[in-house]
Amino acid sequence: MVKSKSLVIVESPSKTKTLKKFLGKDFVVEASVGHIKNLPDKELGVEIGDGYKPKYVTIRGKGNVIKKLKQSAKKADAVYIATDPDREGEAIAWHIAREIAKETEKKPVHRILVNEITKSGVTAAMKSPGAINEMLVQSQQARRVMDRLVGYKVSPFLWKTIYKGLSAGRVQSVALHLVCEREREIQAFKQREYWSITAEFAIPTGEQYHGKLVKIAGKKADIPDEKTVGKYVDDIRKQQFTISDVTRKEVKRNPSPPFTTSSLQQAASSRLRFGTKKTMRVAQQLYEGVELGAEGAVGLITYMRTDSTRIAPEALKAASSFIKDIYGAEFALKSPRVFKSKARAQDAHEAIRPASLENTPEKVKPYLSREQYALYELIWTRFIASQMAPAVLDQIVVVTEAGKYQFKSVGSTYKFRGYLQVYDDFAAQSRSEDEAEEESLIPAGVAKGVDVKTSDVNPHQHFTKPPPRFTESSLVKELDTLGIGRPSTYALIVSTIQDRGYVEQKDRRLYATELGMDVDKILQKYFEQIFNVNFTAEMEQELDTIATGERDYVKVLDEFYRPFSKLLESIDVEKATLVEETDEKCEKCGSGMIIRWGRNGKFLACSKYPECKNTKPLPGTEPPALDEKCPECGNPLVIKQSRYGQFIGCSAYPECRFTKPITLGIACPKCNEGEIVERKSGRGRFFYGCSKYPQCDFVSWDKPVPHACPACQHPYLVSKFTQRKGEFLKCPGCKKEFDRELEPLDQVDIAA
DNA sequence: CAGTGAGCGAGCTTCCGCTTGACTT
Repeated sequence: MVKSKSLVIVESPSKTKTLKKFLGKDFVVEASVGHIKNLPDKELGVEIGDGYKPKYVTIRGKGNVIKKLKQSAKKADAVYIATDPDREGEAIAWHIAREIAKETEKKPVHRILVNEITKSGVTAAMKSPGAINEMLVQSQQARRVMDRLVGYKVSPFLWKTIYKGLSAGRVQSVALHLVCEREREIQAFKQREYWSITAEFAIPTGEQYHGKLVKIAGKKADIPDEKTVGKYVDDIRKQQFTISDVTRKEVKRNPSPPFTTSSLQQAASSRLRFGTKKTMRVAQQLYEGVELGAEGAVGLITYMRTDSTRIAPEALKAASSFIKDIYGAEFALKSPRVFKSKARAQDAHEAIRPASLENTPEKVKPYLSREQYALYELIWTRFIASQMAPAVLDQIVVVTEAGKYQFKSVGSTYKFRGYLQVYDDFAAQSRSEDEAEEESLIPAGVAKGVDVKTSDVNPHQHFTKPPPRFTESSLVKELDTLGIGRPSTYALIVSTIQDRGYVEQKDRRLYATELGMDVDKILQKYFEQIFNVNFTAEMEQELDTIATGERDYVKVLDEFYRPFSKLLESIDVEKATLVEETDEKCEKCGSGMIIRWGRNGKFLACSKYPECKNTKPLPGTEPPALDEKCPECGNPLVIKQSRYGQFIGCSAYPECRFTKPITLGIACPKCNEGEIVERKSGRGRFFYGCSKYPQCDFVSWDKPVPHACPACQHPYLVSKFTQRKGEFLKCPGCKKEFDRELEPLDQVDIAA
């Protein structure tokens, strides 16, 4: 008879390996792989009249996970549910406990809270097993139900008033609103001209320093135009200047905290030009583990979806001795630096940091792809720097005056570079434009009371700038500070609003589309009290009252849903429908025509619908004519849209019915006669075949791109996508892989 | 995994949050 073991259940499969190592032979560790139950997709799934009772179904694909958990639970002598120590984790624990209830009737089922996947973190958690916190579960359920009610009640409102398939939600609609608001600010922005004046001053030795005019007659210098600045410059040139004040002080700069999901996405965006999705994909690879020669797969970083800057004591200790060894004692801190996490952090995981300081970036570099290495080094240096001594600057501020004019000069030199030696975030920290002072070197002879001569006095023209459009990562940062969305969803939010066609990306900047602006307009008009930046914060407070037992699940939901459903009922959909009047007349019935939204953009429709169903394209939105003429009638060809995708047709349709598919400008590699065309299969997936079908049956799933292979000169490459590598190019001939800039992809990555 | 398709104005859509996978040309 084999001695029976205890079962430990976690969320992430990658954690199981690490945990097994800490727990030893007497434990079996399994993963739930996230949530296992959810509300059904196809229906509301909430019994509003019956205490907002949710209907839970097994998530597609999780049937086998549950089966496995049940089997393991049956064999075990005790079960420890170690899902994440936060609201969602508690709910997952509750669902698991219910699923394995039969198998665990006569044995203990514990809930344990593991805050750090370290030996001491796990041991401590195992020493104080508890029960599932039902009230915390209730608060998660309230969150889930509220999101469902908002999403599944408001989205259909958009289908009726704009067109079907659109979506709205507590998070995505606020993200959209932020982008639209910024767009409106930019549109309304009026550029204003202003001027500044700089001067070069010379002390008696002839040495010079640079100053900036800051005050005129005791007031902040504010120079609106060229005429005014000219007068000042002339006047200043006549003045006799004296140094009126010199202040020397020591300034300390502290490093940024170690990464959270949000700050990692920002840093990877600005330093490595990674999009949010790419950052998360590569971080996941580092977390799951990379083959390090003989050692096998080793997880290089802690969990990458976190809102905390907390660091495990073991890691702090290791960082301190690493810094002493490598950089010297003067770079280390006497006691660890503690960073405040943001106010509403759930703090279930540590900050993102290297899992072990034995794996220095240099040591593991040969085993990593370029992208993995770049991100690992970023995480590494940010963490090490966060526990290093502050940088110390000697700063000197000089005030030079004559009459009503006051100039300021700031010079600073490093006395001690401290953490900047490792991770230079200084520029990023002092990026607030207004405060940015021009720094310059000040000669040693500068002292109070010294008379100076002005040489160059120069005016500079400036214009005020509109606020910048969001990038993926600056939008995430904004959502993060507002407490909207979670680390696991940041990258998704950004892609949802793009997938819906609400927002587009140009040069890494987010632009609201016309559709996005319309959707935002209508949501703000009718649901302003839900889709604003405070709603989530207020919801969180309500959820807290459920978690502490102060208030009841039904009460909280009632308070939200009653006014919400009243609002829904009060809306006159007919009136709310988004239409624009036009001068156009319907040629079928003579009524006026209006502009409506459709799946493929705006179009003209008869205002007498449904009696008259006449429609026509909106003038100016007809597809642009191609250079090519129709071989049958000589009229220009145009790109047309059908339910199978785009194709080329004659602009004289329906008189001329000539059509042909769009070709990619690549000859068919099989018959060399046809060209490759993009088609859509019955399942809606694109594939690529020969235009000479069925004479030639060449097909491929991969999209060919017209680039000869840099390695073997094969006439084209194909674009591929995998979870591990993202989008990349592959040569069908020599099978070599390249990134989008045609740089060869690392071989290590391919092996992994 | 295919031979057409010319609208939108009717065929079922949509939320947020937790986690990874793969029928394979």
